[in-house]
Formats: sequence, structure tokens, C-alpha cells
Amino acid sequence: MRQSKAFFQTLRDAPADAELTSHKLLARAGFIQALGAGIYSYLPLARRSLDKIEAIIREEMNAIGGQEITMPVAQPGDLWKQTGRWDAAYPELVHWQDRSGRDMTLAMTHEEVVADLARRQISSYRQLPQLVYHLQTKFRDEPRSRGGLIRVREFTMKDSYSLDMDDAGLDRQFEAHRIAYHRIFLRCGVPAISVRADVGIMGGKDSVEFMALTPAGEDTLLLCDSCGYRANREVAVLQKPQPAEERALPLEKVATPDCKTIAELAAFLGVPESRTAKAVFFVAETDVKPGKERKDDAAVAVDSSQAASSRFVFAVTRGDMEVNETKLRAALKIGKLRPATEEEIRAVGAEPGYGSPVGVAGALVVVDDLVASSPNLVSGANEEGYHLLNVNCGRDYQPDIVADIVAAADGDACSRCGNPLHVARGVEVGNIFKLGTRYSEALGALYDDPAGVKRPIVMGSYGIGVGRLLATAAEIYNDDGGLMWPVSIAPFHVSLVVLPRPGKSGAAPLDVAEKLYAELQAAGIEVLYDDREDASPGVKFNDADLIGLPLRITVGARSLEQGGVELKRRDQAERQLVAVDDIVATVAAELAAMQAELDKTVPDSA
RNA sequence: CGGGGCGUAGCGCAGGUUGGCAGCGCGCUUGGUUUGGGACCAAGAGGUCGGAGGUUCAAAUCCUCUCGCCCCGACCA
Repeated sequence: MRQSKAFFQTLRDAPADAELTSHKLLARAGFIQALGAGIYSYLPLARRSLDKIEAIIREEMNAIGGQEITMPVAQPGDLWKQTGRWDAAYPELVHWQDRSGRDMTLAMTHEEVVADLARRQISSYRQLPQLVYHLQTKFRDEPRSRGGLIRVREFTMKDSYSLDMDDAGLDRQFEAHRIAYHRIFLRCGVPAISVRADVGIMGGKDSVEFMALTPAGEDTLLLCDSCGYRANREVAVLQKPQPAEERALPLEKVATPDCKTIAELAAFLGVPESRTAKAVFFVAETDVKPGKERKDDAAVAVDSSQAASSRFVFAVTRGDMEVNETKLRAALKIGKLRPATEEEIRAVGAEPGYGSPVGVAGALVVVDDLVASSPNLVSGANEEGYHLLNVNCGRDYQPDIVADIVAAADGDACSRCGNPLHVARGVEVGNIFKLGTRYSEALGALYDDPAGVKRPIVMGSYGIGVGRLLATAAEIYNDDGGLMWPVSIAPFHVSLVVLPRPGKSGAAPLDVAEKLYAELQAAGIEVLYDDREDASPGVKFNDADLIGLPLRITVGARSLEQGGVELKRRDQAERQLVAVDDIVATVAAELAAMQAELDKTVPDSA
């Protein structure tokens, strides 16, 4: 591509609203153009990189038996009603009515359509297993998009769906994806670790997320260096400390003026925060309509007669720990939880800042298992300015649910080996779910087994955010000068920079550059040719660095006088002089070496 | 949804309190001089000051409403 004709321009200044390095650089280098919040156009450079990422994904998906299809973006709402994903619990699902009043939605994922396809295409166990995938635009009306391409509303996702007779088949496809995903990410130059994760909106049994470790990541991970335990903070399990061995002491009320926080309370009373209990208040919204679609996770704790109402939740953890809302939701078996308002807190007889489950009525009391077994904690008195000493769960109040509801923190003990966990930030570049039969049952995707018995197809779902992967690579590979693409996903292989010097060296550099441009392309090397006549050398070099192609060839009078052209790797400072006749071969060899370097990191497929 | 901030030329910004010709840098156009790390001279083009309403002789500036965007939090395949 001739840069003089290219449909993008580089910017000296990044747009003011760009925060992340990847966002700034992709915008400055002319890869992307924002249209609205979380909605971007992909300009030629980005498109080319995305094509390469998608090609890698297709190769790896095909290698594990995937068949590519395309499923619609616009979908009838009825399908989503049948699986229970239409209701208000999913506000990021955009919907509208078509001209005849039918409910429609923009797909944010395609489980419904796959299940519908499966019920139409699959009737016998002889047709299983299957693996289909597509690369398709999705739309999620994120409450808050941010971080350039890391978190957007409209995005392209590769998702694959496995269809199996049974769990054993699902396990095989799940494992095949796990390996394929590591290969995909590493082939793109993005190391990603797999972590245990929450199943969230997808439902299902098992979920693994693939996380690229970078401080720009939005997810918090807990990692154990000793045994390899890795989990998203949402589900990370920690080994809790042993509670003190003490006899329960009598309850005692003490004045604790202006001690609204655990830190103030602990300091005032001179006790460690670990000897306090804190209450956190939520309201569980049970507006999800009861019905067959929610049957599997019908709340044990919430009486179905209360459906379409809400329930006050009183969560109690030790003072030095934080509530993990995902775990709390799991304990409640409820999808929606919001912080309670002060009025709601007072309505159940508690006092904000001085809350405890002692003496409250009408609330669902969920107690962390560590609190349940810890004697003589300091807890609120539900009265402004007072706390209670020696509160004991079971004696002074009765929990409705005892469960692990605290968030693991840096330094907590690993649940598997006891060594300390540490936290890291990661970008979720992919995830894999064992869906089971939730969707196939809801939509009637059944097959006849060998005995002629109808059984629901066992499904799995596996996603990769293509644009997010690009942005993550940009986040990882850059320096002060700009981007620094891995050879496998760089939009072009080579920046060919010509420095003509009219009047002094005549046409020589331009002639050589034009010749090289043709020869390199003929050799299958992708060239971004900076043939701009009006750009100074400094501008060209800076733009080349900013765009970040793996190699740069400079054709100038100076190097020609020395007998060749200059070759430089973007990730190295050295420049080498290469004879014009050798440059194509040298570039090919350099590219092959870089590709080989990358390939070494990629594990064999199973 | 809660808190905070910002909308003035393609990008970055000033002007706003104190109402009075809409500016600066980069980029863009034309001509000339330059040519190995974001050159120089000269001449230009480009803005319904996000939108609507109001106050006023006069509004980018003051008031009301509204739309958009960003950050933190909440939430999240």
C-alpha cells in the first residue's frame, strides 16, 4: 500500500478521551476511528490485522473440527423469551419492535440461534458430535464502555458452539478448545492464562476465562505461584484462617461514638479488624419471572411466592474482609443484587454504620462461614454510636445461609496449597463454557440416542473477542515511539521509507524504492510504502515507528552511496546495511526468524 | 443508575468570572526554499462555539432544558 494514497492519517496528539496506551496509539496511528461510545470504524491497518487474527482463529478452529457458519445479528425476541434471557435482568440486550410489532433483538451472543439450528438440523446421535463457529458482529449495550477497543459495545466475536450426546463428549470439545485457545493467543503474540470464572449470564456448569495479564485489564485475578491455582476474583476461593478457640462470652453493649467504619471501630476499641464483623446490605431483586426457564436456579432461599418482589439481604463478613457479590449471588441463587438504600436498611431495624444481624427482622441473613465459626466478634448494635462485644453467630442471631461470601485478597492463603495468593490484572480475551442442556432443553433441541430415546443435546460455547485481542496486543507491544506488532498480526510486514533528495542525488532513491516495492510484493512480503513526497525524513520515521511494523527499510541517498539500503527491526535499535540485490531475501529471512521465534512459544495441538 | 468532568476548525487547546469583530499550535491547500528522526518563508481554506429555548441593543460567554462524550463507582458473555 502506498502511504500517499492510504485512507488514514496519523495524529500527533491522541484524542483527549483516550486513556489507555492501546487506545491512544491505535487512534494516533490511524487504525481506528470512533463513531460513538464504544463504537468504532476499523480503518485499513486495523482491518488487515483483524484479518490476520481471524485467519489464525479459523485455522485453529478448523483444526479441531470446526465448521464455519454465519448466524444472524438480528433475532426474533421469541427465541430469547423461550430461554428466559429476554427479561429485565439483561439490560445490555438491545431490543426493538419491527414494523409489525414483533419483538426483535440485536444478538449479544448466539446460544439461542445455535440451539434453534440444532433442533432443525440434528435428529440422531449419528449426527453428533458437531462443532460450528462463526465470526460475527455482536452488540451489547454496556452500561459503560471504556478503554478504546478493550471494552466496546459493538464488536466482532468468534464464537463456537459444540453439540454433543453427553458430558463426556462435551468434556472432549472443551479440552480441545482450551488447547486451541492457548495456541491462538500465543500465535497472536498474546500470552493468556486460563482462570476459573463465574458462569454469569451464560449459565451452565463450568467456565474458564483466558486472561492476558496487563495492568490495563479490568478483571482482578488471584494467582498461586506454588500450585498454579488461578481464578477470577469473582470466584476465587481462599483458605480462611482458623478462628480463635474461645468460650463464648456474654454479650456486652459498648458506646462507640463516631465509629462508622471498621477501621475507626477497631482503632477505638483497640481490637484487630479480624475480631469484628461487618454487615453489608443488599436488596435481591426477584423480578425475574418464575417459570420453566429459571427452574434450574430457582432460589432456595427466596420463596417463590415472593417472586416479582424483592428481599433484603444482610451479608455478614469479618471486618477485615470484603463481600464478593458474585459469591453472594451464588449463595442466594439469585441473579440480581443491588446495594440497599439507607431507608431500606432502617426498615429492617438496622442502623447504617452500626449494623449487625442481632435483632433484625425480615431480612435474609447470609453469614460468611468464617464469621459463623468465629467466637466473640465485635458487631454493630443497630443503634447510632453503639456496638456489641462478644457476638456469636447461632447464639445471638440465626443465619439463614452460611456460605463462603468473601473476596480473596492479595496475600490470602491458596485454598489448594496454603501458600499466599497474589493479585494481577487481566484482560479477558476469551472464555469457554460448558453450557450443558439449558438451551437445548428450553428450545427442544433433542436427538434420538441409540435406543431411540430422545435426549437434549449437550452444548458448549466458546468465545474470543477479536478486536479486544488486537487492542490487548497493542497494550502489550509498544514503546515511547509507538506500536510494535508481533509479526503474525502486523498489518504489513515492512515499512518501506524512501528519502528522495531532489536536486542532489537525483531520482536514485525513488527509483530503487519503487523497484523494491514491486519486488518485495512479488515475493509475498506485505509492504507499507511511504512514498509521500512532502513528508520530511523525521515525519516518515516517526510515522513508521508509530504504526509499528516489524521491519523498516530505508532507501536514501546516504545508504545508497554506502552500497545498499538500511534495514531495521522495530524492536531493536541496530540498523544493518543490505545490498539492494539482497534485500528481498534478507527481509524474508528476518520475517521467517521472527515467525519462528513466535512459533516456539506455541504449544503443540493435542 | 450514583458521583465528577468536558463539548469552540480534522487533532490538541485558549477565550467564558467581567456579554461587544471567534483565536492559537499542529494538520490541510497553493507557491517557493529544504531533505536521515515530527524543517522554513509567504499566501490561503476551514467553525450553525453540541442542540433548543430564554435574558439582552448585543450571547461561545449569563439562565433553563436537552443531546453527546469521558473518568470513578455500580454492573458485566
